[in-house]
Amino acid sequence: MLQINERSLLPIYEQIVNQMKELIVKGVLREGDKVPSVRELSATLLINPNTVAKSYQELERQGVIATARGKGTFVCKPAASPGMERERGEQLREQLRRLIVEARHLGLTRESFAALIGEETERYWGESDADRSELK
Amino acid sequence: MLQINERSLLPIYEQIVNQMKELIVKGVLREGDKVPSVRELSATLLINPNTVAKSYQELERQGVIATARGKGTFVCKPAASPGMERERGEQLREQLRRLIVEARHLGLTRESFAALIGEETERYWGESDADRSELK
DNA sequence: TTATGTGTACTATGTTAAGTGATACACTAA
DNA sequence: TTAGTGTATCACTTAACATAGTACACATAA
Repeated sequence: MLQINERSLLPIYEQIVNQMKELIVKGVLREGDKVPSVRELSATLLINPNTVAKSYQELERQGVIATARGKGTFVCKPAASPGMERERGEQLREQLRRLIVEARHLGLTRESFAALIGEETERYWGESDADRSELK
Repeated sequence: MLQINERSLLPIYEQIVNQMKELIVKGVLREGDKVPSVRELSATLLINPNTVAKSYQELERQGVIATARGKGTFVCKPAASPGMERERGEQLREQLRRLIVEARHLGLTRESFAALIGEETERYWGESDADRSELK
């Protein structure tokens, strides 16, 4: 379900956060689904339970999942807190600007950049309901 | 010309790299222009010369600037090395994917996302020749 | 009740990267 | 020579990251 790249520059807990959000966007994980427990996921990925816990806490902070003591952790309905949305909206804009700067330095034309956007947008917005075979 | 945010999560040297590339894309810095010396910029920004040197070395690695001992550092013509382009092209795609995942988690529709792209693209591709008043 | 599986909290430790500070070297141009 | 470049190399501090071990609080089922 998840895969950790030891050689990545990204911290493990961030890799988990990113991949979990990607699975949700792809429809592999849906609202109300239970995600693996801290101990289970740590055993699967061969990492420390504390690292998994840190990932879940970050995901909960972002309003992506909700935890219930003794029960488990579950995917939330997409309802970001109002204050959070503004903050992350600005981050999104900033990320986009850096993306454009990179694209220009790579020599992309405005047209080829638009084509790239179109490709990837289609992948993530086109087929909202992916097959859930990855659930194991 | 440049501005460092001490509280940013980004390392100082990366902030310099990003902002320098942004100035070039905006046309404030152009091919052949001399950029501030390591010691001068470190004095202006109140940071260590080593940190500035690290930024310049990274920018040179990316083919953005060229350094000449005893002379100074200058903006290159946009000619990325062939191997570099493929590597960074993949990074660009990966950044774009994460951007889209973020956008969906923020609740953006496909239309509002496209609008955001359009806005920012216009800012960086629209007016290629910005006024150079920032040069001081 | 007991047993098990949840998330959480805490302390401690080792590794790595980032940044600083100081010094020295090599090159260029006036 | 003198001054201004980029570069190199130390040592040091700080913070982030991941790990390890232990313990606590809660929910559920036997």
